[in-house]
Amino acid sequence: METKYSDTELKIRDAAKSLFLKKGYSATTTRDIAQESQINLALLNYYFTSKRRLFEIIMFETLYDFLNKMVEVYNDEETTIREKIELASSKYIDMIIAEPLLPTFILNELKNNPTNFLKMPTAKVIMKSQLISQYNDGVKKGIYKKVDSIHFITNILSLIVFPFICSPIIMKMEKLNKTDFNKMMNQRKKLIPEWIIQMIKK
Amino acid sequence: METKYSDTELKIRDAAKSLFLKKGYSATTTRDIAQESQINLALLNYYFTSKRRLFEIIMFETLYDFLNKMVEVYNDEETTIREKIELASSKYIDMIIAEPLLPTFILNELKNNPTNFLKMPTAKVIMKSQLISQYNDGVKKGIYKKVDSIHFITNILSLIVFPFICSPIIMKMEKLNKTDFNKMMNQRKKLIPEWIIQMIKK
DNA sequence: TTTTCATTTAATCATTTGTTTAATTCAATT
DNA sequence: AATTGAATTAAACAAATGATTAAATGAAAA
Repeated sequence: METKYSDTELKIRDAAKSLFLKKGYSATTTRDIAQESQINLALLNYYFTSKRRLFEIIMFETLYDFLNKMVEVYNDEETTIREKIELASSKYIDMIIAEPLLPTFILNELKNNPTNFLKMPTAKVIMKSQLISQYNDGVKKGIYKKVDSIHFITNILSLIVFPFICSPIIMKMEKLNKTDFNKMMNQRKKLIPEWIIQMIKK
Repeated sequence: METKYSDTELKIRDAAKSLFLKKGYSATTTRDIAQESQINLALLNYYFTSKRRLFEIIMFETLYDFLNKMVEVYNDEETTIREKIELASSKYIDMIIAEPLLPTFILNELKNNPTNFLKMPTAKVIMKSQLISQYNDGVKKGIYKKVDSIHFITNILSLIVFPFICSPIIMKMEKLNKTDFNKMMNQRKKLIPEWIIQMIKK
């Protein structure tokens, strides 16, 4: 058991992350965080200097964890392209079901400050991943249609992530509750790889 | 020329919409709006009672316009399924290129207050549109795979809208500027219909 | 011209909010 | 037991923010 952070520091981190994810930076007040984490207001500044700094720490960690989980799938040397997409669909959907506010949060705060993303060591790795070179090989060999790989990777992410972002709309339109919606997303674990393969095949 | 709104009222509306789209509700102050629209701070409350009310008016109008533009494509009686998807891709992509902050704004504020969406008369119409029944017919006839139509409509929207939402990431990864990115999106106008048709074909 | 009413303005109010201060508690060290 | 330094607390501060007020302006109606 690591004791990297003190108990109170952890409590602040957790509360802050939860609130920032739910309401975003501006709508979250330091008093919100203090109350949620059951600590004295001054301790926030004692441990993290300022609200902005606290946010940036949370933001960095969240982004870092997220990107790491993303990339590890793409870089497996053993698996085929299909297996990678299957793994990605399955893992990402599980990941986002566990923390459904993550995508909107990341995309939002990245819109305000895209530089944060560049700082991430893993960010640039995606386009140089095993998955991309496997796809490009397929294109060269004439197995796949000649379409730029950025579309390929964008499509995978779109089909996986976007439904979560517009889940309120989907749920309203189809009169689904959260469980129903998650079922729908679990169906997509198998559907998305099929779709993607069909999309790139000649 | 309609004179529905006074000059100042219009100035406030425009500034407010621009700022709300860019920074969201909480990060936009009434003084921001006053400055941007070059009006006296008190006029905001004089015309719109409160910041919250101003926001809700803007939100409603924006959502209303957006959904209307969406639905009109889906309900054309004359066109084939393929033509509808071509039209949707082309029109939506043009629409979002013209106002790129729209999707994130709508999805964001809908997350906070999904009820707004239900109030829209057009919202429920989508799932009963011509496009959906054409798709369901195709499934019955055995031309298309048997997959629930919610996936079909979700996929179309995902492939069109999501790239805009994560445009900062795409641009960083591929070192694109805004013009390059828009070129990429214009390519997708032709690609998306192909992809979608391939996805549903047996 | 005078009156009337909507519009606009500068100033102010009452909260909220991020942050700091100074005092207190607590645990470990001497 | 006394000391030290970190952790915690209540209180307060200064700036920001949404909203209001009362006076001033201007244009149309009488």
